[in-house]
Amino acid sequence: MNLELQQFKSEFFKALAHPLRIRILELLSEGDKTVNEIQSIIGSEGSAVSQQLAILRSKNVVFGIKEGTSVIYSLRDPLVKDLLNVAKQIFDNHLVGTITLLEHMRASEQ
Amino acid sequence: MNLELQQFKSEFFKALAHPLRIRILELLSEGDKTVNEIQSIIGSEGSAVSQQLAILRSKNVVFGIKEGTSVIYSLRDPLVKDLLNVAKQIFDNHLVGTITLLEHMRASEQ
DNA sequence: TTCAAATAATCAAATATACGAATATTTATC
DNA sequence: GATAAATATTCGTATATTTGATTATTTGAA
Repeated sequence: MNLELQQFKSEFFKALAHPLRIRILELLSEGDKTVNEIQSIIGSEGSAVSQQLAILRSKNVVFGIKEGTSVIYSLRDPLVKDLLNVAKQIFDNHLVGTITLLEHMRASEQ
Repeated sequence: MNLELQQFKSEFFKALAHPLRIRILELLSEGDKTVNEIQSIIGSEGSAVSQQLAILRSKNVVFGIKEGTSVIYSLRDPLVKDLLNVAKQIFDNHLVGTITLLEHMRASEQ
């Protein structure tokens, strides 16, 4: 496997390795939004949202288009939504696995 | 969306945000392996591989089973392979997008 | 006991995060 | 044109976390 793909992947996953950035990407999965909208929905400082968007921009995960005083942000690739969904499935499987494990432990206690 | 899922996702993506750990996960996507096998294939120091496996273990991405003097590692969830594939698709789309952009720039030069 | 395989511990350097202040751009009003 | 408001970004700084290399320790087999 080539190094460029590996480098891309690690940078890409770094972009996703932060709660606020995940939240932003999930909002953008539902549709384009201004910084102001994102910050209102999330209830975060404007500069915090702007900074995280800057990181997402620099790793080519999102892009922004200026509209008057606002900037409208979009996912660069809709597959990001799919990726977040796979991660959710993994989480769900993880939960199921944990519950199953507890049940087995409980059963072997009796 | 609940905080536990968000926390899980960010921790999970942190686990993936490192080249060596990605490489390890890709090898494990192809089948279970000992630390020694992984280190031979990758050509890394044994302690480096072991350290990264410890991180993957701590975030419940992989698990190891002791077999004599060796430990055989497995993905905890095969969906990790799917996730890496989606990331590869995003990379490919990114490349296509970059090439298309260069072509447009080239075309508008003439 | 020795050896191989794996893991844990340690430490310094590098990188990321979090927060508030400062700055830049656009629009509307006078 | 000047000014204020709205929107967004960048900067500066302190703190936290991760990375990478090295060494020490543990475990199991012979």
